Amino acid sequence: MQEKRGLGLPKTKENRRVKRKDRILDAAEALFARHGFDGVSMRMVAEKAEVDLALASYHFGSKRGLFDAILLRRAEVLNETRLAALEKCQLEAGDGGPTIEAIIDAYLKPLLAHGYEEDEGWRHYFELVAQVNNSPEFGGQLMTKYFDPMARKFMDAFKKALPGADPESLYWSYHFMSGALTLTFANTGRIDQLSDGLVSSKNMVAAYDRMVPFVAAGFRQLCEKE
Amino acid sequence: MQEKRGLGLPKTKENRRVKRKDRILDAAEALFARHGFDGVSMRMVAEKAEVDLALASYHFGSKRGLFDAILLRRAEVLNETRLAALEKCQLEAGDGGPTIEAIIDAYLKPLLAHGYEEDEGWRHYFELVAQVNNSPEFGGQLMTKYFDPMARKFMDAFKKALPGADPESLYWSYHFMSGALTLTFANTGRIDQLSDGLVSSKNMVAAYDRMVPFVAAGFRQLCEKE
DNA sequence: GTCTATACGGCGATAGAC
DNA sequence: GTCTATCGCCGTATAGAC
Repeated sequence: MQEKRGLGLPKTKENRRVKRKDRILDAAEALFARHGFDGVSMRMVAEKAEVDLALASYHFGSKRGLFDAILLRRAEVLNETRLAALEKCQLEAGDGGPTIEAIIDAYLKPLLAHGYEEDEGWRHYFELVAQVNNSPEFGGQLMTKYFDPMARKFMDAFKKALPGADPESLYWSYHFMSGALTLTFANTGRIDQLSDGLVSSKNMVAAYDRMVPFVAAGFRQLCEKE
Repeated sequence: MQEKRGLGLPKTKENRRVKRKDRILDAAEALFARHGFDGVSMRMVAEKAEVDLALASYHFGSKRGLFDAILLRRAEVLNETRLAALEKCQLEAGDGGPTIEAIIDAYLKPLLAHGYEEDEGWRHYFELVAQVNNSPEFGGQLMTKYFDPMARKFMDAFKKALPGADPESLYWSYHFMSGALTLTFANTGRIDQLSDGLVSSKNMVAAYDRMVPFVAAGFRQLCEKE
């Protein structure tokens, strides 16, 4: 049974537990993650959030405003968590500085925090970021806006850990890592099909365990002075 | 000046040089590459191709039919070129089989063939594939349909080159390579901004030169029995 | 904050003339 | 193969009542 809402109607536990504005964000996040910006209409969002059509425009100004709010909401959390992990491994490493593996770990592990396995919100968010990252229309602008200040701190750490490395190789290495990471979290199910079900794209822990050594070896090969 | 077309109108050199059906494919490829499937309308396609609105539906049945035709057109060429490169390096290698580097090279180098630098059609195509690859809606289905038979032959080659490797690690390694590759060819301009202009995302030769050793080192680290 | 109603244009697809 | 014309639906956004 679909619950009724409206002026003067009883505020159910469900309606009070998650506020309408957040319900809109969650519903839109799930829809944008699957269909992309242009594949989603405000009507779809309103229906999924069980909220009136006009409400999303009221809260976020426009469809694009809603999209940006979704990207920003979790970017702030993710950036803080990553930078905290970076600082922690830098403190623990002391004078020599952290290893490549430790830096990559600080970059990747936060994606599995925040209850990735349990919280579909974060899973939707990473699917969305995968699409934004690979979009010629949005990728350059939005990834820069939401993630570059964090990414630059990681680039500094990589530079210190790989003294004398060709800077261009460092940036390409970071880019390859970003591509591998976002496709892995894009959750397209393609690896399941290619492997005839041997590998599950849902098993992010298995992917993470392999991504750290894979990427670290790439960085070393390309950037390490022997 | 916009040239007139129509029944009985003079067939200009331009109109004969590229047939209308191909003009539709080229125009739609460019638009889908930038805006994605849902970000493009049949009206935009018709205008860019300078053909009538009804013509795209006539030739391809529907918008989705046009989209699939675009993916198929160059997938056939790319798959053939990649498989020819794979067979060539296998023949040259003899009994021991090719190295990881040679296999990866056979996978990556064909993207730079077909006149990548000169032919914007191929550049658009790779931008489109990057988005499809990372789409939860289309990625699993379409990448499997258009690229898996080719990909499975490469997986076989990797298995032979890395005897005793954990199969799951092999598939994840392939997946990381695919993510790094498609983001690199997505042409979002993000690496330009992150590097303050030091690195150009247009310089695909520089990217290719680094992607082969980066990915090969990852494969070895993860899959090589010492 | 929320809802009703609606403006106004763009959408994919097709029927039928030529 | 190509073009004209059109159908019916859906898109975003907003004005104004409550």
